[in-house]
Amino acid sequence: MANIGEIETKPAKGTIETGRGDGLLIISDPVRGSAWICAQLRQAILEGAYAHGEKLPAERQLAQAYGASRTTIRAALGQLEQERLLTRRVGSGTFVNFRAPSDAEDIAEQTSPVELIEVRLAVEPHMVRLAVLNATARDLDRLAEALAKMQGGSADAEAFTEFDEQFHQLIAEATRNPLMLWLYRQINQVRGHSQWNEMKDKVLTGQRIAEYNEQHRALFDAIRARDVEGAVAIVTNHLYYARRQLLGADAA
Amino acid sequence: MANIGEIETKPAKGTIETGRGDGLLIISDPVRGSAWICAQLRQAILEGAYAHGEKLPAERQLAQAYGASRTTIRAALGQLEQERLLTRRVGSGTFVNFRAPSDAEDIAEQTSPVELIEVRLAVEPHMVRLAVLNATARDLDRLAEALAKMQGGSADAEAFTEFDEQFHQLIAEATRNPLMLWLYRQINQVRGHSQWNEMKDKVLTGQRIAEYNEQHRALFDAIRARDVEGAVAIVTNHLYYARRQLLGADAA
DNA sequence: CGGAATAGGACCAAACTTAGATCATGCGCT
DNA sequence: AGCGCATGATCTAAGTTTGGTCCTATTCCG
Repeated sequence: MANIGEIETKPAKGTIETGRGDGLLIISDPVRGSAWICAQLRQAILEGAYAHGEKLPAERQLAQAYGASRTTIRAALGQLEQERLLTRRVGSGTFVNFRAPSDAEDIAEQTSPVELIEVRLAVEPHMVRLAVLNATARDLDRLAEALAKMQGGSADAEAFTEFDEQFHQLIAEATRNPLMLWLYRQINQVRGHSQWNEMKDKVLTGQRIAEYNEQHRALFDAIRARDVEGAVAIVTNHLYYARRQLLGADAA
Repeated sequence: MANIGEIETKPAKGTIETGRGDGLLIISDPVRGSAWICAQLRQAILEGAYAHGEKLPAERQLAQAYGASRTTIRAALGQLEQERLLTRRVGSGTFVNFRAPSDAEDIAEQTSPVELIEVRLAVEPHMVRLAVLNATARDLDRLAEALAKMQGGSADAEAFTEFDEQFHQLIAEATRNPLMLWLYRQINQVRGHSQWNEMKDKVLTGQRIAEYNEQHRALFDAIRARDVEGAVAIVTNHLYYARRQLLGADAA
């Protein structure tokens, strides 16, 4: 909770030191104005100084705190509102609309298993398409290896989940698209923290593990055969299948 | 020039300190001149001492700080402006137009514009599908508002890019899926750092901006009409269209 | 000498800031 | 429900800052 009295005007931005040894040093007052105030508030929000949904001081109070006019404050707040970092409600106040991605655990806690599947349903079909088009022989080898381990390994839910994550991540790697891989790693991270884990044992019976393995096998065959639409169809069905069972488990 | 008047005869190696209480302090080498000042500022910018978009001190302040006339400062700034390192706006100030590569995230540097489009092509169609299914009336209002601003606003590449990002992020919000929103924010962040920015002006001609606006309009109409497949088709074409132009620009 | 760079102004128009007043809305209290 | 108060939204008028432009004098250097 940032109190009005202690709004900090950090001078850090003003010190500029050239790397050269000739001793030039400029210390300048940060240029104050709506842009500067906007930057200050943005940083505070992004750093998590304000919690999501927390109310900011009123405009008239901010104006006094920053020693600026209300118009200037409103310009800064308006900018932040456009950036969708703030929400303003007449009669109520100005509220933070940004959840600090503290550990990525936050986002995991807010995400239900079904929502996770929805996101995977968005990403993975096209991801598989890219993988089919761009996979190298080495990618295929690694996929085959993972698949062999998956089928040869134990059939408990824990081990299967791990293999499953690895398998899909290998597909992400096979896209040869660094952003795609990064994105899927993020999703996988959420997956690890998701409440999914708590219902895993209920959903992942031995029979279903076998079914999933079959689907993985089919997916791999399609990728190796460079069958784009076949692979896409398999992964889509794979995820719909998983979602259906999740909804079933929800209902149960 | 009152304080520096004594450096007429160049001191061999000594530095002269000109201190002022009103905000600027400079310890400067007596070797001045527009070229030297220009080099100093260029180095500061390239080193990332000023963030992208940050406001430089006003010309009159710089003149005082460097102990030079405004004419000289303007010569230096003019050079940097020609180098596209600065942007100047009457009534506002002089702003840095260079994104230091140091503060860019690894992933953003490794990602080409085409790869970015590929990822968006993976995420956005299903994202739109979810948005159509889950958007609240309030979401639609906000989309309409953004759209109106986009069409009423100026048609330069910079403004359009900003509105475009906001528009797609609003769609992400409309999915009511926190993970989806988080994911899209990550993508948007990469988008800001991508080399896309460097070819933006080349790709985003006035006519194409108008075309994109039309597509946005059509997309919004489909979402409002809850036309799932129509909306998905529009966004898919929208992205394929963008990718085609990107590849064209690459070839050119 | 003559040209180039710099210094030091004056003035302009655009953009921003200030300081108000007034309005509309939402919240809490009675 | 009604009332009072706090809050954001909007508008106005005047003042301030800022880059853009033009001018003249001075300094430096070949």
